[in-house]
Amino acid sequence: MSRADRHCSAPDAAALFAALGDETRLALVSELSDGRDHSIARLSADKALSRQAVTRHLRVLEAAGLVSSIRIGRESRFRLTPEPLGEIRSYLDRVSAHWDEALGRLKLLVEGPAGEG
Amino acid sequence: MSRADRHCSAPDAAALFAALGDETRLALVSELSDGRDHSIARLSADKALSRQAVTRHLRVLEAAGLVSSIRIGRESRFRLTPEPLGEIRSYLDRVSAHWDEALGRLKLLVEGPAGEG
DNA sequence: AGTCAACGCAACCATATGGTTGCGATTCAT
DNA sequence: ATGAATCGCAACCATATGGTTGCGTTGACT
Repeated sequence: MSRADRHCSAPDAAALFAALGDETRLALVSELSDGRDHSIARLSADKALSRQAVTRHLRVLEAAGLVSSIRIGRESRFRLTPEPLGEIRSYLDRVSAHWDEALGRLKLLVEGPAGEG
Repeated sequence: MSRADRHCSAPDAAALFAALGDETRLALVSELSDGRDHSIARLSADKALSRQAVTRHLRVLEAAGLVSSIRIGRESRFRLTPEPLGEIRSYLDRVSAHWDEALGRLKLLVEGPAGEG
């Protein structure tokens, strides 16, 4: 078993970005952002794709931990698991913060440490 | 010319996520988050990949608008263009906000509109 | 002028990805 | 019990992706 197919999330940043790096999956995330759970049939109803294609995308999101699924009767219902989104955001924050302070230091260097005008 | 290969960024959210959905490219972004520009030789020095592989990854980041490059003498120097990161963040914020308020409404429904308890 | 460093281009290869279709199984409703 | 809805599995296909190597070009240094 590779560490990626456990039932709980694999909070690898690159994997999360990759899971979101697809128009269809991004659309699915948007649809699921209403907090409720939706069946596969429902989620694939308004798309030009086949049900199987949508199913695959949902499984990709699930493997990334962005979504969870349960079987209810004859349908599989998916709901958003928004915690990994925070993971992504914190990564972006780290990069941006590093960039900002680095830029600050560079600016100081350019303007001269003595601060002459 | 497809709208993706203009010199300025193509702020397609899915494309941005896809560009970041790779360990190597994420590492490159981290290295470039120091605000300076780095040559290809420098960026590929500490990696197990070939220079050409790193070059490709940099071009992917550039096509997504996350990075810009200029030719200086005999080397190509890349620097981070962090604006698209804000684009991504705003997308995540929208999804999270939608999820939060939807969850709030659902909770109200469950607890009852009259607020008994 | 000669040499080395850094790079771009192109060919090539293996695998991952995104899509389809067919089919069988389970579940719900009549 | 029959039938339709919903889904999972598997086969199959085309293309994208990530990687390598070889080679030619340009720029810097002596």
